[in-house]
Amino acid sequence: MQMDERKRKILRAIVQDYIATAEPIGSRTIARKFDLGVSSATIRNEMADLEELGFIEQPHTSAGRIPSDAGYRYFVDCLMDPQALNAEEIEIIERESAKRINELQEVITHTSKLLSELTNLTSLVLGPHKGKSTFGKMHFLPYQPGQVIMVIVKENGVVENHIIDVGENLTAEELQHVAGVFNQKMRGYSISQVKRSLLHEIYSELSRQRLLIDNALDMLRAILDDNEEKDRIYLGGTLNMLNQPEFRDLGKVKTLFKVFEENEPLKKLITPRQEGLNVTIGGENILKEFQDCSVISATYKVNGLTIGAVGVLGPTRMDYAKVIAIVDFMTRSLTEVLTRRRR
Amino acid sequence: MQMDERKRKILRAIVQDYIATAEPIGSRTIARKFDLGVSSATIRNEMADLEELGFIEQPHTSAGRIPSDAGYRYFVDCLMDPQALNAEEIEIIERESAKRINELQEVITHTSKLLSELTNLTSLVLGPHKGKSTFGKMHFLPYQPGQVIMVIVKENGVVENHIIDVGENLTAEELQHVAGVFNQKMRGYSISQVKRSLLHEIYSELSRQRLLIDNALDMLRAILDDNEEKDRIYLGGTLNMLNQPEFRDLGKVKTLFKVFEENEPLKKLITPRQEGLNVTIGGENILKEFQDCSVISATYKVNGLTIGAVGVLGPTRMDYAKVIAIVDFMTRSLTEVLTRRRR
DNA sequence: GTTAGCACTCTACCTTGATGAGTGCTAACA
DNA sequence: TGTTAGCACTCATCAAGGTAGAGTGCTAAC
Repeated sequence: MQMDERKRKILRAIVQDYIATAEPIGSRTIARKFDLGVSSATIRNEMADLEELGFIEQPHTSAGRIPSDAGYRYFVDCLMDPQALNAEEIEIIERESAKRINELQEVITHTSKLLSELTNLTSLVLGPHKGKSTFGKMHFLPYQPGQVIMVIVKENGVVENHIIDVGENLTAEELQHVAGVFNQKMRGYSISQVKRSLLHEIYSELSRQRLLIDNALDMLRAILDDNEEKDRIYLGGTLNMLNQPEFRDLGKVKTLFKVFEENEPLKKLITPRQEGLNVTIGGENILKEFQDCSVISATYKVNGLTIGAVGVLGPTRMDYAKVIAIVDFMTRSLTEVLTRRRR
Repeated sequence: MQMDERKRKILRAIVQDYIATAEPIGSRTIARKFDLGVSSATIRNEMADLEELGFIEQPHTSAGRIPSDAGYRYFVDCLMDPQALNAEEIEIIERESAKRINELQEVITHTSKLLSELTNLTSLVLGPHKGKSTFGKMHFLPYQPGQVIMVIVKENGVVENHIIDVGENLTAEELQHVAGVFNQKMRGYSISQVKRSLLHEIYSELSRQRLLIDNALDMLRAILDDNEEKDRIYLGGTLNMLNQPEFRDLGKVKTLFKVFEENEPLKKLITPRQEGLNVTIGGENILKEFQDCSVISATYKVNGLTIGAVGVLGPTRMDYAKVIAIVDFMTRSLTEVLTRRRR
């Protein structure tokens, strides 16, 4: 059996109606609502075919049909009219991205908020890789007696500051000397690459400032450790899920929100399988908690380099055309904002 | 009508049973479960009195009784046996607080997590006041060509770093000079206190580095601005609320979680009306969203100075004795950890 | 190939009745 | 005078039964 134009029209009608109403739709209703020029009986026959093809299914014998995962997939790939954002939406996004926000984190939380507001769904933003955290440069600044501010510039440009204890009162010269040795020996190394031999060198050159070095190394271990990655994911509009009829059941809400509290699964969810825009529908998701959900995600770039991803999570029954348009526009906007910022 | 010993015993029984089961309890069940030495009929009469006194109420005619807000209040004030933590709980808290965590924020998120885990309720932690954000000291460090790292030490000891643009390539001496002037003129001032006259002084002394100064002042405005206050509140264990039978209704969950997304109401909720431990029961809460909830909160100190508060939010039907003990212990532990840290 | 008609199916919803927990009241008891 | 047993009454909950409505598949006619 093959798909023909009429079958396509009917499938499109079913998907669109179900997206709008969340109710199964029957042949009679289709005939009434959509002007297909054929009677409900004909539609009924076609629907039987569509069911055999696996594109629609019946929740129970005498309910209407709803799209299956495969039906949504066919809809997204072949039936959907690409949609443009309306003027209002474009204006909102442009107004937001016109704000010159300096902190990367703020750009990301803004993006996340905007995405969830525009789609009425949950947004996910994967912040930029911190890159391989390798040592760039270190400075010491005076703080309290017995403590100094250690400023670390990583090779990727990220700057952090931390306060560490130093035993005796060191002079500015001694501090500068210590920093100098670190800067000379460690540049370009990640903490795991710091070999014992290197440590030996540092210790032997700076035997007097043992406490300072120990504390500094401890701190470096914490800073350069790769599990900084942990807070790279940002969530927005989780409450929107509660408005979706598919989450009227408290049990589902609980499992959903439990996953929201963890980072790893969400990261998996949003990390796209390929550059550009990805649509993952229902059971295509690996996580069983999200088998009733779809994810639209896309990568964003800085200076032509893919560094992160944004996405929208919603029930399988979501307005794909619209959400895809929004996610697409947002990634472009984000790419632009970030590129401008890092000029 | 007066409370007598028997009425007190019965009220205590009702409150304790309701806390444990979340079901209304009737006279017969009380007579069976609690050995009060009188028959159910007598208890029935006493319960009629307790209802008249406003301490208990009936959800509907033939259900048992449940405590009213006033009943809980009387229980907390007069009937409750003060409870100590069990060994396991103490050990968990002590183990956690033994970890020497340097970042203040981490101490707070840890506290929040611990509180919600021990109580199975939602925890609220109000981070320390940043204090009046006044300028302490400034340093410049080299970064990229045309950019420098500006390190700001506020008078309260908080250190921040930001990258700012500087026009031409300035020498280290020039940078140091600029920082020197700032440090000399601005120490102890909040940004709103920086008068035009002071700005004039700075500009006239540093006329050559106009771009640097403009950018630095912009950044200072952002850093020292008081609305930093906004992210002072930390929430933990919000999901625990979903396990409470009183939140089996999705509508309630929605309004609750909506409030969780805002900061101001939560701050109001947790800010104690007086030093030390506070118990706010049901309708005593100002926020209508929390009229079915109680809050146990307490202030914590650093070096004898009250700087923040921790609290637990749960349904009115919560185990007051236990939660109070936990909150009390946690604030002491937190006070100790923070004092040790800032020694 | 399309359509009208019909028997059939199944859910959602309402009604009904039984059950059980709980109450208030009264009268008897110590 | 306080306590208790007994009884009639109330009300929520739950299961059983019945109905309406939406939808289907099949058949026969167009």
